[in-house]
Amino acid sequence: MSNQANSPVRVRFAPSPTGYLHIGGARTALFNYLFARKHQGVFVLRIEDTDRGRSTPEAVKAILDGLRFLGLDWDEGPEKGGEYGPYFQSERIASYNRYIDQLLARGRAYRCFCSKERVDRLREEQKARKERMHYDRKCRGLEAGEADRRAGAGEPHVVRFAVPEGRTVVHDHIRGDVVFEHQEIDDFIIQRADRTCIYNFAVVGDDTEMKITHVIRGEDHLSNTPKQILLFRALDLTVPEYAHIPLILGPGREKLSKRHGAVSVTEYQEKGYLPEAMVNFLARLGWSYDDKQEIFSMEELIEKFSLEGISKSGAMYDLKKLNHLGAHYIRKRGLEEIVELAIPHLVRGGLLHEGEALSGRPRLVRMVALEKDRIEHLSQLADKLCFYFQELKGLEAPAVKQLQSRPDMLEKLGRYAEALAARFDERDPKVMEAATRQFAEAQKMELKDIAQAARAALTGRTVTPPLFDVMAVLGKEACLRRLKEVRKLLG
RNA sequence: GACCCCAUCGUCUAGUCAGGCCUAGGACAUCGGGUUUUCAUCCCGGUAACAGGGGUUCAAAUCCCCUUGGGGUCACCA
Repeated sequence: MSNQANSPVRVRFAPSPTGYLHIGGARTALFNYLFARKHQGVFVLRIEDTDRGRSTPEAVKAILDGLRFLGLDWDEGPEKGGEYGPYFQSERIASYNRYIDQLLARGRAYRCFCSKERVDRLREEQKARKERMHYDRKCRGLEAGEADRRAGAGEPHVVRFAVPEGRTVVHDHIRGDVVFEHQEIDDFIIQRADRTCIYNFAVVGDDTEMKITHVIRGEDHLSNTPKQILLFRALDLTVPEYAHIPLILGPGREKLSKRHGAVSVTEYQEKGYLPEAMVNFLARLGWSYDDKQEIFSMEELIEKFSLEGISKSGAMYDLKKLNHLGAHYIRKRGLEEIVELAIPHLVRGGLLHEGEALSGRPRLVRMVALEKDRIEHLSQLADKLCFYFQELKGLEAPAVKQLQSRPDMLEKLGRYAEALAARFDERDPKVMEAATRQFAEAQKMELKDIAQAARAALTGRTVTPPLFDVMAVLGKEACLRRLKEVRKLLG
């Protein structure tokens, strides 16, 4: 394989901007980033936008935003520049025609004048005969002089690579040696009729000029690799090292697609998953360190990452696990930070208006404090906190059931409200707790019975943070009113 | 269809390269219990896997072969 042990590590993430940054791409980017940081190398971002039809500026933005959100800052690339730019493939492919000429001159590539129609027909026939679909190399035998003359005369043609006899071995850091017989490889097109070059060729040019030492990419590129190696060799260029990482699968082990729910980083970002949760989740999807550690900070990942730790088989992504990590990292963050991050979600949820957050801040902090350890992502807050902001419009079914658990429950709540009226302190939940315990004892009720009923009346739910904490934040006035008027909601 | 890759609990995986320490470990999920005003946290415990078949060997989850299953690639897309 190549001998680049002495060159500084340079890796790249090379997405094509045809949509959002999806989970799989994000993980590929992460692995590249980790590898670069681990080896004090350089992480290059290159946008492969040569498919003019499908590439969009919006997609470029989505990719950059997604990477930024995850904290995968690139050293060279869009908005950053660098020594080996430009970093948009569309701006560099023109310069690759000299490589094409070199190949032509060496007889390693040839002009093919076959029409698309003829090639299509060929393919149809081969398909009908159940043969391997190959270009028949008709133009390979053309004399170079004649080919040049016809090309010079303006006859439309493409350039094909003349695949030699033999075999190519891909030395893959994850898969070991993978052998491809050249008979299986078509004389593939490297330059289109419009003189622009094809992906497999552009990659070779780009990776060479950007001095990429390690290509870490999805396994879907494995069968492209021998073609690229062939090109590197024909051009006397250094072949980079390879690591093809397994794909991420959807439930059912099919290829992950939009049908499987949120697959773009943006969607998770909007739901309010913390970036460190996403990073930890992505990292452990197809990579492991040992049989002990599941929680990794970015710093630890950089320290502990290795290509050897990447597994060979495809990984199904599991939302449950993401949720677990999401909850973990929210608990781990500071309260003030979470409040800050939560505000946009509360605004979007209609609980706050821009600007309102400031005046109500102390109370908001108390609310978030109660929910912080109970959520997996920030947008859950909008639902969890709504009963503080809005009058109850109804009760959840279990809450109704709770209130009807005994015939005199509403009456009890009325009395409870009176008992509470005398002893309520919005700064100290213990006061309400003491009052409630006393009330329960006097009424010969279990604490939990009156507490659960009160919870239902106050919040419309049976599941909330500790009741007396909720009361303190909800406030005396609202608490008493809701306890007395819950009858109206039962209709 | 051809070529290539892959195969341990439901899921992510450790163990496989250097065969015995594996009556296969952890995490998520799930089930049960403890703490508790509900939930969450926390603690304790349970269910659950080496795809199948042949070899090699004193010994195989680990090595070899076959089968099966899954995935990827076969464009003037990237």
